[in-house]
Amino acid sequence: MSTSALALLGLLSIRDMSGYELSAFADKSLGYFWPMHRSLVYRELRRLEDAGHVAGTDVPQERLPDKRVYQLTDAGRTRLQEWLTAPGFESPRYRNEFLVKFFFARHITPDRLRVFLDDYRAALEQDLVDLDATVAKIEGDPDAMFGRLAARHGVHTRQAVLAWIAEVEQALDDLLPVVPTRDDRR
Amino acid sequence: MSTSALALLGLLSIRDMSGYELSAFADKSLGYFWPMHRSLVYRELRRLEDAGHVAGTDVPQERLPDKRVYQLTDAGRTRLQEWLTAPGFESPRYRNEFLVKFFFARHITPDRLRVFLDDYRAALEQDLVDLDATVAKIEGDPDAMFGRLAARHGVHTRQAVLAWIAEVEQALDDLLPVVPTRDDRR
DNA sequence: GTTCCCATGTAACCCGTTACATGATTTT
DNA sequence: AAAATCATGTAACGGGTTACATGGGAAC
Repeated sequence: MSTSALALLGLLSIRDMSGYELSAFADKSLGYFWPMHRSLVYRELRRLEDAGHVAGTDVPQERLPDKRVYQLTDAGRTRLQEWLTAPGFESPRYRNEFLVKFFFARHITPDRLRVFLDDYRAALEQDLVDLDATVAKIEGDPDAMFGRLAARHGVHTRQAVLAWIAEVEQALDDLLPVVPTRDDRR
Repeated sequence: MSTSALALLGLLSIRDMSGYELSAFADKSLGYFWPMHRSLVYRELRRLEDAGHVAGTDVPQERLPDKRVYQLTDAGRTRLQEWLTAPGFESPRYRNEFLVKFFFARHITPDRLRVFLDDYRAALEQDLVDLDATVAKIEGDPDAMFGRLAARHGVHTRQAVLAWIAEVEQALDDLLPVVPTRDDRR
């Protein structure tokens, strides 16, 4: 049983939702550390229903396509509980194409590398804006404590990478001092 | 063309290698931010050869299975260069099952949660040991500067997560002060 | 009044993972 | 002498991504 499926059980333990709602909800909560495409959500829901971990009910809607709303079954709740209390966890999966390019940076000109670093920093700063907004929105809600702390995880790591960028730029400066161009002096 | 394939071109720009060697080399270099299973390496090498980006030569060996050693072709070197100089990069993919469980921690007892945090910390500390060893081994080698800095990326993020754990434990202490048990007082 | 966005989903592809194979060498 | 490790790979499965479909409402 995949982590994505178990994550869906977790979300359904909060409230009943349709696939679309689950996907949207996941985007704004688990999205930073467990992204799930809508397609995956739908497929896993089908499987979870086949396995009896969730029960779906078709709900007709006016002006909107009919939807299928899912709720946890007792079996599903039990399975969720098993997973959460079982010790251990898979080691984090991390893939960073930026770092792969960076690793081979001797094939890149220094100025291009600095642009890469700037782009990377910009992406991180955007992440931080989003994460801070998430944290702020649930500040003070005691029910959301773990969600807020999970977002704080993202904040910590992004800030660490910003510090890393500074370290890299320092190393580059030491190696290849920036010579002022005519434009810079103007 | 997948990032893994391009990463292999990058590794082959260092020196000619067989699939097995590439896999071992990748494990100790790109492994922290772009893991590649051996199987994947072999399949991508086949494709790269079909596409003319690498050329393979069978090398018979005594007491060891024959191997196929690959070298970059001109086309491959060009493709690598294109990739490295093209602006932009895919956004980092991050999946952390620990955080998913943590997100649903209201279903876990506080003591179990503390065990989870301890396990997470232990894994991070092991990462740091490995990363520090990597950094130390190539310290001072100017050719390995980017590799060293990439490893430093890992160091920064792991340390940030350790700081996060401390923040979480503080939050838990504030919420549910640990009551000393008979054993603790003994 | 086109064009974009919302709300709902299905289908196909492919990268990444896990399992399988094999014979020599080293370790217990 | 059995078991683990090394050095080389192939094959199959499945989770995750991308592409496709649809019809109403909102925006420009």
